[in-house]
Amino acid sequence: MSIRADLLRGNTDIILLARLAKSDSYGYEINKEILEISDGAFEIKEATLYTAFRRLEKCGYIESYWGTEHTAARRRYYRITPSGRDQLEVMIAEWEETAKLIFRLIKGETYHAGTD
Amino acid sequence: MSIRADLLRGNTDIILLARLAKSDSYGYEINKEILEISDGAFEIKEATLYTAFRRLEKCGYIESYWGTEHTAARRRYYRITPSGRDQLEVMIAEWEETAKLIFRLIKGETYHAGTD
DNA sequence: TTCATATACCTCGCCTGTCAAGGTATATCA
DNA sequence: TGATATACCTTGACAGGCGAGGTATATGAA
Repeated sequence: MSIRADLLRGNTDIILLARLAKSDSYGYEINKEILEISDGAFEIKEATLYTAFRRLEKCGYIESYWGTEHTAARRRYYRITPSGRDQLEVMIAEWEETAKLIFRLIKGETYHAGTD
Repeated sequence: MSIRADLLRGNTDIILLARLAKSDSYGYEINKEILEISDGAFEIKEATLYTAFRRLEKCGYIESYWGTEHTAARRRYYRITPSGRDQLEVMIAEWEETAKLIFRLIKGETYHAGTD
């Protein structure tokens, strides 16, 4: 099942921060990873991705630097900042709250996904 | 915790359809219900609400009729259509898939909310 | 009577995130 | 020489959310 953009909207930032919390990475790689993890269901389009990087950098949640590897094309790496880690925690708590609420609203019960 | 608009974006329609699947209702009432269920964390703003009703009606997922009660202000009731029920099922499946995916992306594990 | 409040509906225009479409540049391999 | 993969970026259009503004009626208090 392919996932509608609107359902992902507002989740781009948290996904990127969560990924960068594990290790520094660059746009092209992150994009491929997400596609793979989601079995092709979800893709952050390039325009969206780079817009998000700019936004996060402007907020001070991430920093960037150019890779020095001798690769086909230069890579711009992103690093999460301490402030970004704090923000990520807030966003995760917020997301969990939201997911529970939506589930309650649409199912009238508590969410028990992952038990399948 | 108050919920950001972007996290709800794309969820307005499913929430309204799910509510109408239980019984006919009208905007003002639905809005109050949602506020209550979410403990004030989430509110579909009026402009958003009526825009959504128009959109859903245009898609043939809901129908409307004027209430005949003698109340302060007239009520416009909404009724879910068979097509709307079908669509709701699709949306719920889609939402569950999306929630699982996001959880996997941000936590690197399966979502087990509701077990707290 | 007059005014505030609650009920209940609606629209306009701005804001913001997504993304199609377009662009640049380099290394590799046929 | 050209195709393909890697890797970055920007512009403009689009769509949903929503602040601000509007309408109208019933009720109860001043």
